[in-house]
Amino acid sequence: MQPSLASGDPTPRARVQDEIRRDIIFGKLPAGTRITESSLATKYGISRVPVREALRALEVEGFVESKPFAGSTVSEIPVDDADDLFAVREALEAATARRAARRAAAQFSAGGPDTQWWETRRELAAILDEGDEAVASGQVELLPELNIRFHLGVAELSRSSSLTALLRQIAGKIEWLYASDVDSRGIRSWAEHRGIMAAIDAGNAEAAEQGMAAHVHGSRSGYLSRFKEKDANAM
Amino acid sequence: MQPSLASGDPTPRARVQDEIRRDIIFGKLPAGTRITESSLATKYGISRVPVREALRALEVEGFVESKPFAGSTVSEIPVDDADDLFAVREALEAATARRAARRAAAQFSAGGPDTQWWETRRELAAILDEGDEAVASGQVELLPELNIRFHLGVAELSRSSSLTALLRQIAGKIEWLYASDVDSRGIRSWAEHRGIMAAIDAGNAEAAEQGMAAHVHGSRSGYLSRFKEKDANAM
DNA sequence: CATACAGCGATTGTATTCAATCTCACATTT
DNA sequence: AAATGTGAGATTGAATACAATCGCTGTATG
Repeated sequence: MQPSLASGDPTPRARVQDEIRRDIIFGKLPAGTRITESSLATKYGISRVPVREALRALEVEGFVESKPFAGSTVSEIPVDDADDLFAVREALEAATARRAARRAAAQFSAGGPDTQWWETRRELAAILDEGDEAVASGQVELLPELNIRFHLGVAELSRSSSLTALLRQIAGKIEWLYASDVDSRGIRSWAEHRGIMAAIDAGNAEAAEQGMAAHVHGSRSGYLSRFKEKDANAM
Repeated sequence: MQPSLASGDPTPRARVQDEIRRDIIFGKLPAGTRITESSLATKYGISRVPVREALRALEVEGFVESKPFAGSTVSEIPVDDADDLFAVREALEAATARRAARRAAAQFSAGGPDTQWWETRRELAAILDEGDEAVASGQVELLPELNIRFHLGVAELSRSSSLTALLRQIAGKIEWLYASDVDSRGIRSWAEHRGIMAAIDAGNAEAAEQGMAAHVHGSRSGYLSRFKEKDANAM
């Protein structure tokens, strides 16, 4: 699996894949835009082959749609699916938080040092500090990126590659939803992260699960209330 | 998006991708197996380029893991994630069933004929008939494939490509779990499909959602009870 | 005037070729 | 003897070249 939190991409293919995804999420490539492989190849200074590989991956991720011999286009922003995506994310992240807490508890009871776990845990601490600093200095525009990294970090602590992969996809969609309309998430939402992290560190699976579920649920409510005038059918 | 139910794959890349996935799910490629691009290329009589594209897609799908310049290996069967995967699937499919029912209701109230919807609906009817026939003739080995097609068909009725894509991935994992240990699913489980379909057709969103949730929940319980002796830690 | 269709430019899909990197065995050193 | 450095072979990553298909325009035809 590619390094999820710190993306030190060694190959052009991975780098281009991330670049295209970002361009889609942040609106540089609007929905419906036709994507030609040649243009991307020349734009990033590489050949078509790695571009094609990136497109195949992004197709599975749901950001582009391709038809054989007809080319690729940017997918529609899943705004109609927002409510359901949040619901799935709630179930998903409740599971990752619970598992992360379980694993933290196991960390003190027995077994080796598990350097990988501590590495991720340390990274999460840095993310929390960075986010607090961003809040203190008023740079709320940094929060969305940090928010994703925090949640993916918790998923990584859960040591479930399946759940982490699923969250990565849903998180991408959620980010897409936010970025298309609003530039930053709430500050209060960020503050809840500390509590979740504390529950995980304490090995309290129930508290971690419920804390994460409430956190995501609140995020969902915030999102829906913000856009309720646009989507009257949502709920 | 690729044709999900009837997979008429025009390009070798898509065909090989499906073939590799099947080989992984049904154990021909055990977990941890090292995959070299050349071997797959010669095996399927194509060059390495489409094989690489297939591998990039399967990597996102979670069936293989790759490290730059080091090659790809078959991922571990997500047996530890089974419980959580079922939980996520329950939330996911409850949403697709509810949306499918909503869309069915809208079908009669207003709007054009929506041939695409009816096409999928007709395909679902055929799947149900096929499954019943398989049950009647004792060919339970056909049920897993039909089961996936039914659930993906409902997702397609929901007209949410995001949810459908997510379900496709989770369904792949679930199938992987089943195929690795047990050859067929229960007959009773199949019989529940008719009720869900009826709720969708009636446009009864609540009944569809709850029926699907109960169906998936029962499937989860059945799976866990069957393997509870192997995984004592799974709840 | 609407319509079918043939040709052509553009684009995608694949094959081939070359460059970059990793793995692993083996020799060397402490 | 254990650890470390080194080089050959194998494998992946990417670039280029070629084949197959699509979409569109322009024309001929009823």
